Amino acid sequence: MTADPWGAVLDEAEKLRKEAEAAAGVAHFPVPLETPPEGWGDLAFATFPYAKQLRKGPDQVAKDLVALMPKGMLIATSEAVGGYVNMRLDTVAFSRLVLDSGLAAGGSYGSLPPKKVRVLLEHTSVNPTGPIHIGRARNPIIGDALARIMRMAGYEVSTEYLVNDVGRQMVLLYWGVKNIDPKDVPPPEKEKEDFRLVKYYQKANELLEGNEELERKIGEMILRFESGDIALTREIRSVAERVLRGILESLDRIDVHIDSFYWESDLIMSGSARQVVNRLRDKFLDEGGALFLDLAPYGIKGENTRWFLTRKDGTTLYPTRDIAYHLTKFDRCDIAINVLGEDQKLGQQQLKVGLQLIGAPGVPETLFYSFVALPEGRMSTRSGRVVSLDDLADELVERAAEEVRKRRPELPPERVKEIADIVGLGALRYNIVRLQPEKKIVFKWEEALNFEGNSAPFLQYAHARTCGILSKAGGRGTPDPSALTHPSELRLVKTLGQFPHLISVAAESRRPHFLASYAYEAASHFNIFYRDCQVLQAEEPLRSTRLALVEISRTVLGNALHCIGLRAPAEM
RNA sequence: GGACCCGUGGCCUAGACAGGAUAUGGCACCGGCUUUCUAAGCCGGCGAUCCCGGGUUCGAAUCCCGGCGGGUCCGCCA
Repeated sequence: MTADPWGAVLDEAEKLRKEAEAAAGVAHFPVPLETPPEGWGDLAFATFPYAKQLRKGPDQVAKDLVALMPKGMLIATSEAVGGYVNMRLDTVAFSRLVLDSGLAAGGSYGSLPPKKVRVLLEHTSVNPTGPIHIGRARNPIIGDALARIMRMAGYEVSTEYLVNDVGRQMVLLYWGVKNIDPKDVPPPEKEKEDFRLVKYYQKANELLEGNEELERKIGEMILRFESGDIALTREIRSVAERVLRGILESLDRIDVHIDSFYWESDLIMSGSARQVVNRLRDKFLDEGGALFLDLAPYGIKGENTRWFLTRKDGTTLYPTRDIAYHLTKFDRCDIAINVLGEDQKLGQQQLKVGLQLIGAPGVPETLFYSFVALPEGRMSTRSGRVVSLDDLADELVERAAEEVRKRRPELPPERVKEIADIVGLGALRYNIVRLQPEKKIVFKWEEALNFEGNSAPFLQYAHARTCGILSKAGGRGTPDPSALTHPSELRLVKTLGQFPHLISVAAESRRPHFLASYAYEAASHFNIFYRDCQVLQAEEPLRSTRLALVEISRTVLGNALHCIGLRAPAEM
């Protein structure tokens, strides 16, 4: 038994290949193991790379290697086909391994052993000036999924939100809240602090247009604030807190919970930003009091490669505070990961240079995502051209409720609401987490509201089906792996056996969308099994064996859904 | 001017980092499947110059070079 059946298969395949290579007197080639097309076996590798060295045709090499390849515990046979070695699993041995592993692990199947590696994962960190919109919502959705996946892979993960309560945008918001008459701002779209306060921010931006006196006033406040005026900092921070509360409510609704918050203003008040300046001062150039470094020698290119640490008045700039912030991270973790919009790429490069110059113990890993735009262009809080996370969530839940009512007219309204929440909010997350982060998304309502095919409800429905069978099943006997012979059940066994391996791959590569693809495949294979293989009416020992497969399917689908941030309903 | 990312059927998308067998799915469209564990399902059909042009290679969606198109960035903002 093992925590990772597919990993065991891969290890054995490598071992058998090496043994065949050694027997043939061939140097090892790291030809990747691949999955051959359906019907050609379970694992394969190409022999073209060997052909040249051996001065033989690839097909002959494949035949030679096959002839010399021993039989394994899990891999029963291999055959040479047109320059490939195709290996086939011993289906009974592999089914036994998957059943044993899955049943022994129970609900924790897929969880890998603890690694004793602390990960500090910074995500979201949106400016608290207004409601979070779907352009930025990609950040918590990807970040939280990565946190969940890495936890399942055995890492000690803590998530953190850097609250940018410093800077012009915050001062402007504060000024607006303090000075604009409530009668002069339009009513908020929702009764939430973030929606209420953003109106003052937008109005303040509007008033600032061409208003030099206000411009000057704001400038003064920024200076006071950033020079460490504690009273002002507290006031601004309290406004930021009010907006943040609204943002966190939105995040809570989609099951994103952040472990800790770091307030940027603390870096000023504690003097840690100042210390960064002192430690870097002699490496930087001074221009009228402003410290800067030319980053051109560090491989950074562009119109202007000068990177400023301080203003000429001596106040620190954001990158300086970010260095200070990251220094605190390495006291608290072994791996720091930042999930950021692609607009932060240069900034992160600069940050890494800064951290190296100051002798930091490490640099953060970065996971960048492209923005979600509307068909009419980029979203902007300042202009109000946004679709808020809350709007999208409301719409999806409402649509999901219609669907549930249509399909399950007998359900009481409370139950409809519960399922609609699970489905609608799941759709929100799935539509983002399933895509490669680096691809930009143009948000379209008709696509977001689709509940069929490759969609959240598809995955959740498969899970609900497993629960439906299990709730009707009663007990079961001991499973017998040799009872499993139908191609659809063998395919399901293989997919279920790959789950722990997928957790590992998605965690190590920091690619949450791998797990979304896997979850879809697992759901799809379960649905095919469901069509082809009757469970409850089957004869023993097939019934008990299939029932065990359904149990493991429920765990795999439930855990896979959990990892990408979707809830797994028992009925829909 | 420069840097980074993206470009796959009408639309969306996997595969690209580790080059390999007839390029993965979904939406839409057409046609089928429910006396049997929930049809948000399943099966079949239609549909692709993998942006373009060179190069490397036995072999390129994948690697390299050059274009084109889109996104992002190059502030004593954050």
